[in-house]
Amino acid sequence: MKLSTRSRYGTRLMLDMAEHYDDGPIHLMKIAQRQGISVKYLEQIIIPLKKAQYIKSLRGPKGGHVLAKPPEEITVGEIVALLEEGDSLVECSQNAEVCERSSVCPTRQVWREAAAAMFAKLDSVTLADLLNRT
Amino acid sequence: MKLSTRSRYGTRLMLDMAEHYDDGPIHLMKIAQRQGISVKYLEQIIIPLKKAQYIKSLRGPKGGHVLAKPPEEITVGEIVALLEEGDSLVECSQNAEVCERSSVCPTRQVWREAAAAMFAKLDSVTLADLLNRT
DNA sequence: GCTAATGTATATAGAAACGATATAGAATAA
DNA sequence: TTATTCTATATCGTTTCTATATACATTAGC
Repeated sequence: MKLSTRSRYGTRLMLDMAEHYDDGPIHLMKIAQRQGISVKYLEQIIIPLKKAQYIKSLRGPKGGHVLAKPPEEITVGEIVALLEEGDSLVECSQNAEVCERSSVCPTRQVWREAAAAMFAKLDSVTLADLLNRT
Repeated sequence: MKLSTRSRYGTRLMLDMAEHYDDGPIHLMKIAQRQGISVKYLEQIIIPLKKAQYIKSLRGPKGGHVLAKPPEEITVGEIVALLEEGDSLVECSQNAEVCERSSVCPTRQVWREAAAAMFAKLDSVTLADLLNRT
């Protein structure tokens, strides 16, 4: 039930970009160095973030990546839900059909409530909030 | 970030035992059949639950397993924390030394808050509550 | 005491996910 | 045109997950 490095690294990636929001396009290489994460791995993690339009990219010399929205408008919950593929703790929350017991399972509801509590907290924190904390 | 089958099966195991709390020692085999889970796998999952004194067992003929406490006194949060090895979402919540950035990491605090919100919900639900819901 | 019924312990193993790296290609500013 | 940067795919070793198998220990009931 631990968070994967995908969402943890992804959040740090986004936070690093938020920190340099006004500096124009940033090289992934720079972020990788600052955060101590492999560039190659970040290149994978950034893909869904770009698809979901959280990040815009420019190729070529002077290229790089920029947040598509100001840090105030991006929550940690969004990032985690994106990179963990959904905001649930169990598969059957989203797809009831993966388990025949879904309709009568008393535990299923608890997992949904727990996930909701968790994401309510995560959704209440923006990248800007995180920056202000430091 | 999904819950493992350990905590999910473990919770169903405990709930099944709660349901038959007054029937004396229950065979794992029975629970396995009712819940559609392999006996051998349940035998593994039950070990930490016994060590943590949630379950008492009797060997030999007429043996079986019983809850060591009434269902009102066992929360889902306890079971999950036990079987997921801790009530945190990231390793560094418990052991700061696994990451040199722990002391200054702005995301670490968020993961702690999210885990706290999640377990507050899980801790508020007892096995008895779950039984009453059905 | 024996014996059958039950739980206990340990080892093994296939499958899937995780974490990371490598290679080749496409776009573009200068 | 070229150097720089992002993009797309493939690969790969490790770990964790899930499950099964085998051998052993305990004990109620005869």
